[in-house]
Amino acid sequence: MVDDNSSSNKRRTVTIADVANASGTSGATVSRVLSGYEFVKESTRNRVMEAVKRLGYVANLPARSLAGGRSRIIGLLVPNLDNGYVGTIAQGIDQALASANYDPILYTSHRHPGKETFYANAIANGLTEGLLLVAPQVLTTYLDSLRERNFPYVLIDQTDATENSNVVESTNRQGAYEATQYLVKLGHTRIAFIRGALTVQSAKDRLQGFKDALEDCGIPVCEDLILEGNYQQQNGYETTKTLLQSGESLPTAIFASNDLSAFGAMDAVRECGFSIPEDISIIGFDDVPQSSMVYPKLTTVRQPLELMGKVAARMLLERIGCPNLPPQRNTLDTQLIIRDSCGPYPAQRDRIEQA
Amino acid sequence: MVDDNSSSNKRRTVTIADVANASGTSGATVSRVLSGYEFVKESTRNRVMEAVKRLGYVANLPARSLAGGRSRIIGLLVPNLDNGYVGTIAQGIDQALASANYDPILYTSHRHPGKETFYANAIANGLTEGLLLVAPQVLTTYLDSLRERNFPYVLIDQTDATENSNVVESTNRQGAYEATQYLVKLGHTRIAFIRGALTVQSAKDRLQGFKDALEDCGIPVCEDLILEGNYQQQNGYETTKTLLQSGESLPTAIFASNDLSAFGAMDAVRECGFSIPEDISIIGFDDVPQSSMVYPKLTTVRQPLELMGKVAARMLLERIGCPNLPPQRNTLDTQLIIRDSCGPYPAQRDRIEQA
DNA sequence: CTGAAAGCGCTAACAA
DNA sequence: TTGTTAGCGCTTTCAG
Repeated sequence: MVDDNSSSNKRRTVTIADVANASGTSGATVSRVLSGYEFVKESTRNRVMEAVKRLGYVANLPARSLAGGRSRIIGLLVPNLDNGYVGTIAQGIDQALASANYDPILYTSHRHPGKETFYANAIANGLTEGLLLVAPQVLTTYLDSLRERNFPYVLIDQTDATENSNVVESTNRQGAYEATQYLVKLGHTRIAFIRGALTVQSAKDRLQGFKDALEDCGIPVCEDLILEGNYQQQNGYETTKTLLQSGESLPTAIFASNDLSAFGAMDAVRECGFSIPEDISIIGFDDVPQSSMVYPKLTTVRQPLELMGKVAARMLLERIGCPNLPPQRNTLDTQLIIRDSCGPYPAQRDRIEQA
Repeated sequence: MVDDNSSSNKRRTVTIADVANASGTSGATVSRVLSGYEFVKESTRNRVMEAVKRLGYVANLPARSLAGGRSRIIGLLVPNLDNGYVGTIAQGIDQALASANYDPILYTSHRHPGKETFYANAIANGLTEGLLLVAPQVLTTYLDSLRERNFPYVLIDQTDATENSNVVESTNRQGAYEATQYLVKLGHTRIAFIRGALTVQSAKDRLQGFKDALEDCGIPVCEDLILEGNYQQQNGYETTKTLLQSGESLPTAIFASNDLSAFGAMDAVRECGFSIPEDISIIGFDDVPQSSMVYPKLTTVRQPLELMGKVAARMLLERIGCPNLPPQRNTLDTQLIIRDSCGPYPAQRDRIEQA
């Protein structure tokens, strides 16, 4: 019975009461010190801090939450994790959260087909203080519940039609406009456009930018060249393949409304025996990390993904601090990044061959 | 005073007591039903379930945790988020967790330089039921605390020297061995090796595999061709550049011990005016998603990243269920993925030119 | 099979 | 400035 180091598994974790004892104060005071309450005698504060350190006290999160304190956890709803898009945004979020000492809990939307689960996890369960929604696809119902409860949330790269949400986005229409203009300046007039699902605001805006630019350049919009898409690589591949094999008069450039589908398009173009950009130019949207790694390096419209994450997180934290701030929309600038996937039309080599 | 829909912000969330009332039972019984306790009368169970559904009851997580229930949250410690490596593993983890109805809370290790913070977040705070450590760099101290408390955790793609941890890894030595052998078969004898930090077990194992293969092929190991690295792209770039510019007799192939540094090496090789694989072959390790997207597509040793995540999560869940299972090591197979970044030496075109 | 009651560890009035 | 006292919502003995 002298030593018991073999069997005692669960050495009780040190609680606020232990600290109170060790420092000759009460739990309430310890709590005050810990939460930075102002009116605590200097000497008391010191004694408490010393005990905290000596005992290695760490607050119990569930207890704190339950009692009405901050959990310092925010929910992060993402569609998936295996592409650079989400990762880059998440990186920005994490940075902003880190400096405020918050941690994100991850909810992947692919597993929340019914609203209940997500709704449950995110709000009713009382764990998170706020929600960051990365490019959420299913909106209305969730958002209504959130707003109804005055639960802080911000949308990233997606807009709520009601204009009542906090959102961080980028100049989608403008970005698409410039990209299209760039293509036109290169001499292209037959430009295919792979759009995203029209339930997604950014997809609509990009399409609009494309059409506007064409119109402003005096090029008629050809509906046959506007391809149904869903922002997925596979879709970009298939839709492009179909187009190129259709035998109709081919486009000389393809504007994929996100990089992922642009990658798919690149594969298809090459499989059909064309080269990029000599035969067909390709331009994307997002500038995910892979864009500068594919061959040829993808010319694309850059969204400041990491920054968007950072801004969104800050915005959320701000709302958590002041629950009554009015909804705010933060639109960051896109930027055309010219790399190697677009060339002039007619292509240089044609001119040379013709000469 | 008739309607109050304008000012009542925090409509109380429905609790277990509400369900108890609505179903004419007690909180205890509701709790039993919810936790799947066997000995509850069928009719009672039905009444409770009905009330739960009707009221939209959702358990309060903090309360449940505090009272000693499961939080269904596991901590996921990752080095960062902005590369495919972590994303792919996380995707696997998320899948396995999802089917067990768990959610991951994300801890990024870059912000936990001191052990305290992480230790605090992960264990003492009472939120998580277990921990998944993706390629953790700092080990000993943490792991000791974890083990001491019998806190469930599993290491992914990193090994604990004490052999007392649960780990999921892959056949690093063997993979590197095969890759090297492949290079040798292609005719290469001057092979540079960019290694990872030797504090990382996988880095040591890969280096060992490289050396073993060379030896077995009767090729002397040239220490000058073993380059210090750290698994980062930037490092792969710099170290390769230095090597190529050193003017010494150049390698005909480079084995980067992870894909990220291989990408860096590719950049450097091209910047120095060589082409891949004609002048210099490059092989990587991991097979992150980008590997098949770069140009030329990277030949590499595939680690089943997603599977590793899945297996690790399952392993953890198992330990959470049975806290006394002995430490287990799960070593998954690597596989050589031959793509376009390696060629024969001397290169074909040389032979043709010579002919 | 079910209810009553006692906390889990913390925060937030309310006194002192 | 500090201590006392209630809970937060749930799980879990302990009695029926």
